Amino acid sequence: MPRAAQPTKQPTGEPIGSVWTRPQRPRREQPALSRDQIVAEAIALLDSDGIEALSMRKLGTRLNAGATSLYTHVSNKDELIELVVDRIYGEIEVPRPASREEWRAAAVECGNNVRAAILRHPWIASLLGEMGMAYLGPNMMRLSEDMLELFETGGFDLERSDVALKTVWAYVIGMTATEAAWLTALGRSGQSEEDWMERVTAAAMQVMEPYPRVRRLYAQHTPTRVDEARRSNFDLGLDCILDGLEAQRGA
Amino acid sequence: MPRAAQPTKQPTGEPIGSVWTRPQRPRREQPALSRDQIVAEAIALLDSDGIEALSMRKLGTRLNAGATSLYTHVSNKDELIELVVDRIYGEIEVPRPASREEWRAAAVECGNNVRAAILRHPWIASLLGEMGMAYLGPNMMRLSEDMLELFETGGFDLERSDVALKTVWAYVIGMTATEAAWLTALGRSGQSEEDWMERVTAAAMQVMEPYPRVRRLYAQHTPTRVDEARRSNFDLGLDCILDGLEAQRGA
DNA sequence: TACGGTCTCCGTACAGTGTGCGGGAGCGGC
DNA sequence: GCCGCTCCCGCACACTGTACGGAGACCGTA
Repeated sequence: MPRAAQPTKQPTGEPIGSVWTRPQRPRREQPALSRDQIVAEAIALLDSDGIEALSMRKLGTRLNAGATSLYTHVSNKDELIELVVDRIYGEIEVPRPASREEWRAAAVECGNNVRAAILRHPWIASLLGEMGMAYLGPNMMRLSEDMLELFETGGFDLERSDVALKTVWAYVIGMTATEAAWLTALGRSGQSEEDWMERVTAAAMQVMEPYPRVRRLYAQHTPTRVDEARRSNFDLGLDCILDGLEAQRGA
Repeated sequence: MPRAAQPTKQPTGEPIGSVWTRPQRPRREQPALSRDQIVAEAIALLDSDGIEALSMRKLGTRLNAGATSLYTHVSNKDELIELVVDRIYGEIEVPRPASREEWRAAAVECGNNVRAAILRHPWIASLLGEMGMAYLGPNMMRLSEDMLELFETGGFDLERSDVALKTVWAYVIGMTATEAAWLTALGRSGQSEEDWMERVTAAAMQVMEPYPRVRRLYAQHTPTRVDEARRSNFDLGLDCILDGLEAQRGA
């Protein structure tokens, strides 16, 4: 997988995240391309062929357009990616707890929604590390606002809600990105999870030889229902974190 | 930032992570290049010029070698990256708690060590999403083992230690990768954190207009000592998680 | 009707990428 | 001397992001 580079970027003095502040150029009638369409097709391409398949040329072709036509609507590939990520964030629903007591259930549901969105688009794992939280994207904003509201209804003050948001978010992102990366690698090797387990056990055992705890843990893995195991693992950790948050919230 | 691609990878049927299972080719006398040297130089290049600057040609030049010479010691750029990441993991120390009561302090220290390693090499944030936990690298193995031991001395059984490890790891990775990405973006724009805050406030305020909680949070950010704020933020979340873990551990 | 201006679209070109291939140089053993 | 093995490398190929300049379509105005 080539990870191409170009002459190292110079400091521009331009503010970061300017995609969100610069207004979209106004248009007359219906041109053949639109920013929305481009973003949508990029996501389709990413979903079907993965991160390495996203190139301006391929994207252009899928839109019956030349590669450089895209630059009329999107100033950069980086900018395109920012838009793509924010659009995925737009898929995430944050439930509104009806009462103070429901905040925990709502938080769990929210976490699972984030996880589901990432696993629907596993390629996003490769992008999160370059973008952090895409600080200014409108959907990221909405997400933050809604999650803050969730915690506030749960009895946290704004400051603590902020901590809660960051903690839960970091956990969910960290956990699920790892999961997505694993699934992507698996997909590339063209094997099922069980296949891989079986195939690699001998080698893995050898590598783990000096590490008794890791070895024991690996050995007692039941090889069935690996996906449900991942899900329950996720929920376990999330529960832990919510316990901790509740304790810090106080009465 | 080009994110190049090439003909989509075909399923190989080869097991994943084969770098760690395939033995290094045996050598005679002292060749000019070695795998260790290549990895070390790659890290130096990454540290000084960032992820986009890492190309086989540039790396070869820095080693007074042709680009393709590297392929004698490293089968792939991807493999090189796996090696690089695992070497960074090798910088992380896991303290051994002397008594059951010390596990918490040890866990906090460990988390901060991971954070420090990532912030020393911020480019790693872009790679974590493609590698998850680099499952089989020797240093990742050692880390897992040592952290499991840490939690076991803290009174967790192996199963719970596993949950604890995964939870803490996901949090630390998620939190710090976000932080690193932010710092990298800042570095690229050539501004200090305070500069940026000042410069972008107007635009940011406009974007955040519909989101009162986010706005309030942003407004009460004291613009001084942002780095310490991040650190204490990190510790707060980590504390929360350890609270939760302790509660689930039981007596 | 004619004309300048603006917006879209695209062909071409450039510098840079990962890496397959074949060849050459130095070495150990027969 | 020769074979085979290891290491290094130049070349070539297919592919990348994107700067640039031009072509065509549409607009409001003269």
